[in-house]
Amino acid sequence: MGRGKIVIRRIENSTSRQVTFSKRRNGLLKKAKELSILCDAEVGVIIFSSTSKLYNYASTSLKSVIMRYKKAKEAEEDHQHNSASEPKVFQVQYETAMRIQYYSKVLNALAEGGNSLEATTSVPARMPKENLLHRENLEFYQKIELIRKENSELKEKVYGAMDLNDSSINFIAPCTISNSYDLDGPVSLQQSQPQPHYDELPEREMRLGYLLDLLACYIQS
Amino acid sequence: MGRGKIVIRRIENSTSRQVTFSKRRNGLLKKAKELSILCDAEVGVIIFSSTSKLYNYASTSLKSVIMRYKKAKEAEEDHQHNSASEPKVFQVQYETAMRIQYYSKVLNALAEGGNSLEATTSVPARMPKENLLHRENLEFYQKIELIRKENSELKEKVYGAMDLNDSSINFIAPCTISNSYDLDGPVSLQQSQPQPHYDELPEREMRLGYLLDLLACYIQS
DNA sequence: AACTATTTATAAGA
DNA sequence: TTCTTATAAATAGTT
Repeated sequence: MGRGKIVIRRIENSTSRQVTFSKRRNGLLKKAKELSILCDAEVGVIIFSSTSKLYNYASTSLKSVIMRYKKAKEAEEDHQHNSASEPKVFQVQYETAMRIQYYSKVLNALAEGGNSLEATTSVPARMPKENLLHRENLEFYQKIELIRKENSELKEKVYGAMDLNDSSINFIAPCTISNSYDLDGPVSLQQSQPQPHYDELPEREMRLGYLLDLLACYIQS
Repeated sequence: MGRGKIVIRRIENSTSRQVTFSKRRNGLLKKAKELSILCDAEVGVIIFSSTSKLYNYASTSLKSVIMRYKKAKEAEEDHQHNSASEPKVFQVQYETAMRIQYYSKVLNALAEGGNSLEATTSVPARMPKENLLHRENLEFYQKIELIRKENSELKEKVYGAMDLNDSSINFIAPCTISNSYDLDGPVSLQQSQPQPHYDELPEREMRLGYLLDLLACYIQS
């Protein structure tokens, strides 16, 4: 598709090879993107130029694509050899990539003013109901409770009187962050805080902002 | 390049999506092969159909391409690490809406396979370098440290001996979550953990996944 | 699966 | 390099 027909063999002229590489590389990446969008496929492309420069594209992320590829390969081999089961990690990574795609849509909807998620199409396969932060906070809290009790008991021994309400230290309420989102986590360990109201939104917005930053840091790392 | 022009968006009709997938998949693989031959490049393409069927091409072998990709990525990251030195900016007041818009783009780029953020246009005016979770964790940790000290002192009084390394309670490392993303937070209060490596990614991915869930819950609340 | 009318990619030239 | 443009190639819609 050009001024003249060419045969597919290594271009000997270094300059025109370089030029052709640049053009066709862009073409390939574009086609890969189009394929993934048009056909709802997960696509990954990795290109090393003859000078070893890396170019790549992935509809989700290359990590995800590579993981999924390895998983598929393993499954294939497993099928042939009927051997051991593959680690779960690939699956997790794949699902994460899917969810990135999903939340991308969610955020888009949000950014464009829709506050319902109906607009977005496909929901990720699994919507985990628990999350690490929450669990971490819970563990944190439980350990604090332990040491706090211990502390009180020690104080009792030392000062001879139990002072329940002392605590020069005011604990931050545990799970403060999860309070507003944990819809169906484990049974709450303590006093529940009121659901956020409309006039409390700035606080919520701020937290959302921080969350987004966190996310960005993750993505950039 | 067909009877009519099309827009690049998911083909809703399942049958024609399938047909287009078949045609364009072949086209992509052919182009990949041509590029590698014409320009002496190492090329790898991985495609998963919407029904999760795997198609792939590699000028050498996918194993080789993936290895080379990982190596190149590692080298790239090392290079960045050596030259990174960003200014610290702590920002409490900012525009959540703007960042939602921004991260929407970031996520979109991610979802559509750009794994560089360059693809996205406008960076939010201010990119906060610290975040609430992190601060919360820090505060948490500081308070724990306080009560822990108090506890030790009390124990000393009670049992007559200071035991620094006792603690039947093993604290979770503070900022465990921020460890992998907090690039320039406050000076770490304790032992730093190693940066995640490529083969440790599942952990990171998992956390990212949880983060996304958290985010979704926020958005839905 | 074929068949084209068109669009798209790109080889060569500027 | 980047832009033009004639032409080859890919492919959308049709059969």
